[in-house]
Amino acid sequence: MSASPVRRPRPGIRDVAEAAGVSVTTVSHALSGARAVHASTREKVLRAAADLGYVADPRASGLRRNRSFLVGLVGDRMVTSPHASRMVLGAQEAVAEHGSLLVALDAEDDPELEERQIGSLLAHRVDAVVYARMFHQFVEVPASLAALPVVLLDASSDDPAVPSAVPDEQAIAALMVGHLLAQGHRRIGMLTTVDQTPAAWGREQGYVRTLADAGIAYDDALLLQCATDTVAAREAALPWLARDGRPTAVFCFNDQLAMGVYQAAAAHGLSIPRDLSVTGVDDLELISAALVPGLTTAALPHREMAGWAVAEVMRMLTGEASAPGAPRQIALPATLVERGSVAPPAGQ
Amino acid sequence: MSASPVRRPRPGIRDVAEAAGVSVTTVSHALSGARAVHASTREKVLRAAADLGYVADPRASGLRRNRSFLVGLVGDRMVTSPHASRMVLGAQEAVAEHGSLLVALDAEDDPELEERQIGSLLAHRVDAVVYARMFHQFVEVPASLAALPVVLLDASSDDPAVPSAVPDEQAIAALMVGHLLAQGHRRIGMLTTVDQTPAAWGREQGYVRTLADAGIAYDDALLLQCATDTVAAREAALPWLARDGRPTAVFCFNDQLAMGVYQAAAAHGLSIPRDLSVTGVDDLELISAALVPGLTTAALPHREMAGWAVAEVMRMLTGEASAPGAPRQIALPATLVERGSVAPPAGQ
DNA sequence: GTGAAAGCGCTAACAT
DNA sequence: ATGTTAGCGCTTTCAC
Repeated sequence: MSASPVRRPRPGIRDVAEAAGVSVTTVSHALSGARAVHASTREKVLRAAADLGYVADPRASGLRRNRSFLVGLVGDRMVTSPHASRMVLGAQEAVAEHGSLLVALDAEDDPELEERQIGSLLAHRVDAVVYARMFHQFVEVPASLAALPVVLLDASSDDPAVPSAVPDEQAIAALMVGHLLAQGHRRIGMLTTVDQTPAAWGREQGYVRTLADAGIAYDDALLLQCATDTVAAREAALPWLARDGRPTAVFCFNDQLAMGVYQAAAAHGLSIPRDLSVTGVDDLELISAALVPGLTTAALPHREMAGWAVAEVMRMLTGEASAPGAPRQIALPATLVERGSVAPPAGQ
Repeated sequence: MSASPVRRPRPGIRDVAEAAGVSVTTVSHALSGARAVHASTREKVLRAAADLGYVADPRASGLRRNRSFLVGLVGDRMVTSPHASRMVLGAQEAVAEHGSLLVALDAEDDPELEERQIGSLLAHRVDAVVYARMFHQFVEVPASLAALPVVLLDASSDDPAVPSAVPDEQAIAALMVGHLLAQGHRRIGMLTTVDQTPAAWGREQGYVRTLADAGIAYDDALLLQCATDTVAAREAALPWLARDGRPTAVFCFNDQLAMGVYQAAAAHGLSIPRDLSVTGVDDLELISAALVPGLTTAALPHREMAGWAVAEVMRMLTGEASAPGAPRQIALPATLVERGSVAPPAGQ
């Protein structure tokens, strides 16, 4: 009664050829479109292939065409960082569209491990590599990757020949600070990181410029730096929020720092958003949706950045020219995610 | 002056053979150990291979041996979930030890996407698959994976023939409740999830049993359920912590729920750990290290589970027998991570 | 202990 | 428009 338990080997191109009554060459071309095939023949081939559930063996095809249909994604904390997830998803999706497979490796912040992983990717003859960082920063492409198409993700290189996809840091600041301005805030503080990265520079610059554009003079006392974790943010914000001319709203570098500001505000009996408006960046739901009230923040275009990076690296691989004048470096905009941490200032 | 810019093609086995003055057959055997090779010959071959930086092309070798040197890791939220990261790392590491490459795919909780991804893995002829869930739960192995060695990770099957690696849920409860008991607590509550999964059952059962073993009668009012997010935990804990016979310590199902308990405690002016001790499970540093005080929690053996799963699936692949009597299903213990959220009860 | 040659499943000349 | 065949880079008979 039951189906035969025999494990049938996967059908090969010969099985399809036989079933369709043509040569393997014709099957190959009918499926790849590499040369013209009579419509009726193609029809037969496609049907036979579908019936048999034929899928070309990438090892054989790759051996011949010198491809692996594998795209590597290497990064410092590609998997462990919450920021990473959407990048991996975006890359995964884009790679799948090309019929390839994404191999995402997490180097855990260990340069030696990273070098070994690049070695694995090379050993497996990956077609291309997307080289990512968890926070927008400057990097050099490892020499070991010199032979492959490489695109940077959430990272910039001083070599303009290396394509890269990053968030538009200035626009992030403009988005969040603009949102606070629109609510009527004038004393808007920024809690930023001490890290010297394009992410920090860009957001700080955007903060200053957006205020200036609104006719608000820069006030040194409203820009505060701390290490990039919640504990440091809380400690930095504690005295800051106790001062007389304290800000009525704080634009935080990221959600983790915003959480520290929540804690400091609570310690002072300040109610968010009544007494203090707070914004984050990143939209880590584990934090932004869990805080009370929910944190208004910016969702970074991680998914889109990764999609673009993969598309670009595939263009390099296939030698296909990008649209004339298309930039090789792209800065994508973030999206405002409103929850409940922003309201007009108390005085209004 | 500078090195030639010519892109030298990767050396093949013939290059090694030529350099070593032997046949390709001998090179192959010297490198694989598949048959005896004179020591001095092997020496020559190894040196030549190393000099040339030769690494066998997995496509060619795999084509011949019907392997791909690819191991798939599929899961509902393999990348997006913070729980996942350590599993991916453990799997990555273990797979690398076998000279293979881990292909981790995130199905984003979408069964259709998952099926497509399994299709990709099959198309690329992965050697084996680790099928994972983010929370320990029951699953059926997808029929599409029937032809491959499959091991479950953080999931159980009713089919005892399918090997699986899970956390020891009862032991987690024993660890955390035992820790609270050791501090002198007697009225220990549990805030658990409404989800019906082995993770929930096991921890609840472990909670009840550990209390019973300590001679404490089960009190229905001390076991509270809510949805698995911080907001729900806060709302559930709010009235619970206002009651007269409120617990002096709460064992939470995970860190997210613990965060909700922190919020509810703060709303009631209860100080942690002075008025209330709290423990979590998962050790999501984004939360556990960020809360004030730091959250005492359990680190799940994700990394070890993944390592075991990969080792097991490779054993299946190579047909190597596991140690006689070695279990095909394994439950690994968690580790206590002490921060600052536990202290003796106030009355002490 | 070593080598020659067939063949893994495809693709792409080179036929016709 | 279609077919024959060489060969991608390995592993593994088979022969010595």
